[in-house]
Amino acid sequence: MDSRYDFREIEKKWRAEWEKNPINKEDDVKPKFYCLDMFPYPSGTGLHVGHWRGYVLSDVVSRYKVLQGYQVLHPMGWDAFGLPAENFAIKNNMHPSIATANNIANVKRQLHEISALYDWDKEVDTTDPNYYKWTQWIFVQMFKHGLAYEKEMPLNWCPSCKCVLANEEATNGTCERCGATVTKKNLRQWMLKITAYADRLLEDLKTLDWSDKVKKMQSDWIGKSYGAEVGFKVVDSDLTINVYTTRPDTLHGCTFMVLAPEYKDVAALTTPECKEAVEKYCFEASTKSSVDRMTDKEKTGAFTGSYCINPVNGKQIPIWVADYVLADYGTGAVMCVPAHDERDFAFAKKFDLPIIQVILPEGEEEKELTEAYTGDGIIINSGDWNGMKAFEAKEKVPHIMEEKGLGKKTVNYKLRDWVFSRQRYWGEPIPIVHCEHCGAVAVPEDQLPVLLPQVESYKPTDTGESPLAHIDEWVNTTCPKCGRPAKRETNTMPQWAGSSWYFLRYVDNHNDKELASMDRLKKWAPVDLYVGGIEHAVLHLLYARFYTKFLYDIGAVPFEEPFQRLFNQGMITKNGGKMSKSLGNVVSPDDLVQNYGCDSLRMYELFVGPPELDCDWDDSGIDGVFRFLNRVWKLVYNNKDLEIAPTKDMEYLRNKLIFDITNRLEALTMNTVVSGFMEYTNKIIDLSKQQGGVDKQTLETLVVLLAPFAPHIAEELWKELGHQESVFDAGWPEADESKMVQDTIEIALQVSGKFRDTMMVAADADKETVLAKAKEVLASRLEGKTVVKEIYVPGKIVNIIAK
RNA sequence: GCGGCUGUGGCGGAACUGGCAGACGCACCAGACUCAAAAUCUGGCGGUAGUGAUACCGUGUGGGUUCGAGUCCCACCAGCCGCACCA
Repeated sequence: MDSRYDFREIEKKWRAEWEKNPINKEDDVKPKFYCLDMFPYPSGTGLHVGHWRGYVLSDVVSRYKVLQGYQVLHPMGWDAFGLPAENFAIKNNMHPSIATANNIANVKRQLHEISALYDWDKEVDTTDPNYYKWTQWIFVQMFKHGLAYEKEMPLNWCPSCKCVLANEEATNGTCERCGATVTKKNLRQWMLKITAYADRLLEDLKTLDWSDKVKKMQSDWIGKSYGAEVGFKVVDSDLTINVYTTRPDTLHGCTFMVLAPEYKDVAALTTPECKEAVEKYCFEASTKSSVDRMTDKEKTGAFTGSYCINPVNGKQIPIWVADYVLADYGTGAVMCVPAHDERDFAFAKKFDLPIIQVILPEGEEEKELTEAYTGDGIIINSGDWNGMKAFEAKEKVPHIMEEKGLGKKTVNYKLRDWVFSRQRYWGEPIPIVHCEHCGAVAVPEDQLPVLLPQVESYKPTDTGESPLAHIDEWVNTTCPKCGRPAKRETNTMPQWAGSSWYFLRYVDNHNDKELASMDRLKKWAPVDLYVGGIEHAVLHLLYARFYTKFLYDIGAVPFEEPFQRLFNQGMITKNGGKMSKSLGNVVSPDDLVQNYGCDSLRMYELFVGPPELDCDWDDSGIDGVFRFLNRVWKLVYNNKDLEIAPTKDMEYLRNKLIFDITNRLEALTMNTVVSGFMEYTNKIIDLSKQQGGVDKQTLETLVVLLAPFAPHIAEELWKELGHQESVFDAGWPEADESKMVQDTIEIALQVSGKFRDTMMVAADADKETVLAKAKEVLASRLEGKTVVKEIYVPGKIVNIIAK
């Protein structure tokens, strides 16, 4: 090799070499480390520099772990079912599997250019029948355990994707995938009872090494609240209305009741005089879009003509219907305390209903309220509850109610069951057969997978019927239970199905007896570090946790939480916008690899900014990293044959380098790792000029530390330094802290808090000596003043307060 | 509306538990090398005043705590993100 840094030659050479002799092999003597990237959807656009950011980060950690002596599992695969492939197929009249295969080939080529440690033997593809066999198997287990069930109800329907959406996919009333406004449609759908796991999904968040942000997003989404259920008897009727409230302390202030328009007893509760108005109101509410219903703050409603009795004071209160009450949260009925709830206050003002204050802020007089008061205070106007502290009463009242048989303590969740079927072609068929006599029957496990049939038209319909429904020879089958004619379920699973458990399959991807063997799972899983974008915080990450907990419960996996540590890398934008084909602002890594090399791009991806924050892409900065690698090349190349003993100063730099790089790498503050490399390399070069060269140990340390980041150049320089084996066999160096102390240190000098000068002192100098020297240095500034106070922070600063 | 994050030169960003703000890099300027250019190397690079050493100002705004604040506390402003009538 010549003295020029020929990255093309070097990278080509080592990529080929590593493919022949992988640097990371399974070796059970070593501890394990499972480092996982969120697997990509193999899109036609390919990968952009934003994808690389996460992949490079996880690869750096993987290589670091190899150097530390771990056996590392760092796999890659394809989340390949889903709408884009299907839409592409419809447009180009080709089968989605072909488009998918093409895209996988292209993305795989790009991934090779990162030179990540991926072990391609472990590859998984969610559209492979050998894979989705187990996606279906899990569904069958859920069905058998009563966690998969059918239900007809109004669902979020995306008119553009032409399929139903899960609640998690329809936040803000828009489709998570395409942004279209979601409408409601009454359909029979398969549901997964994720709510059965609500409490565990919430509680176990505490055990995870995830960012507070994602944990909070999940716990808010699960939305646990504590309160009471209270029964209100309806006047002149056998009916009782149960309400859920988190503020039972305000019960005496309840002056009316509101039901959701969909509440089951609305018709029965409506008097003949009010019938017309209530029916009209309920009809209007049903046609209102879910967005309007969520965002219209202006209150509307209708009086049913009926009254019920407040159980704590016997007062009769009117029953209204209003669409600000949600049918599927709590009981669908709300006790209204206008004095202490903003929504109830607005409603009472609008319809002129009585407002009774029952909580008085401490130290205030009772006066007419201009807005609802929701804080703590003293209870008033509440019979024998008077004088209690409101927030204490909140805890006590449910027990009082329970003793009197008027209600009970209860909890509620915002989380809803998961709408699991989709009316599209390119997904896993739901392995269920509908039989007139036996109902819904699971396809026997030995008949899995239920293969996705070839179909002439993949086109979705507007009716909520799956394209599969038209393939009679596929739909018509026999009931596995009774053998009579039956029909297959024609809906497919959502794209989340395959991604909810893929991390389990990597550890044992060729297993045809089980989704993964217990031994392999125990060896590798759970994932030690999971790297991906934050956009899946309440989607994939919640679903995967749910799946894992279920599989744990049925004894299929030996742990409850799939991802111990989660790292969410920030998005890379271009000119402030998300990179997308339609905006034409996609920056492909391909040209950059061509012009600067993989190593430069890897380091630049990390250098652009703090990895957890979004950042805007700018090509020009890569020059700096490229120049740095050239400097390293030259430094090592020019000094490798010199016989120089390590000097004290160089030993200091070398050990500080190890110390800083290791700490920053552990903290995943990768941008500061790169700047640290530059800083120390500059210092080493300067020192080398002063002392006429660099010792070999320092060069070797630099090269080994650099290996996870710029593996090709490191491997090449390692060879140049005379080693036969790979740099990844070198072991990660440890800093010798005894070498990191200096004889003399620089102290900053302040006069009255203002920085004035610096001075060098012996590192072990005592306070008196330092202060005496400081006053000497600052003599001219202290002239004519009296010293009031002297402060010395050892090793850092002297501050002399003088007047 | 509620909750969270962020705010530092022309730009991306450093600054660990309060202790020399602007590390490192980009861009820019000057010099060396060169017939010339590129590459490379050397130096400069927050603002204002001054020939100058130097002085004063400076981390979104206003206040506070402290010998000392980018860092801690209070109030506010701006931007981004999440949730959004969850009783």
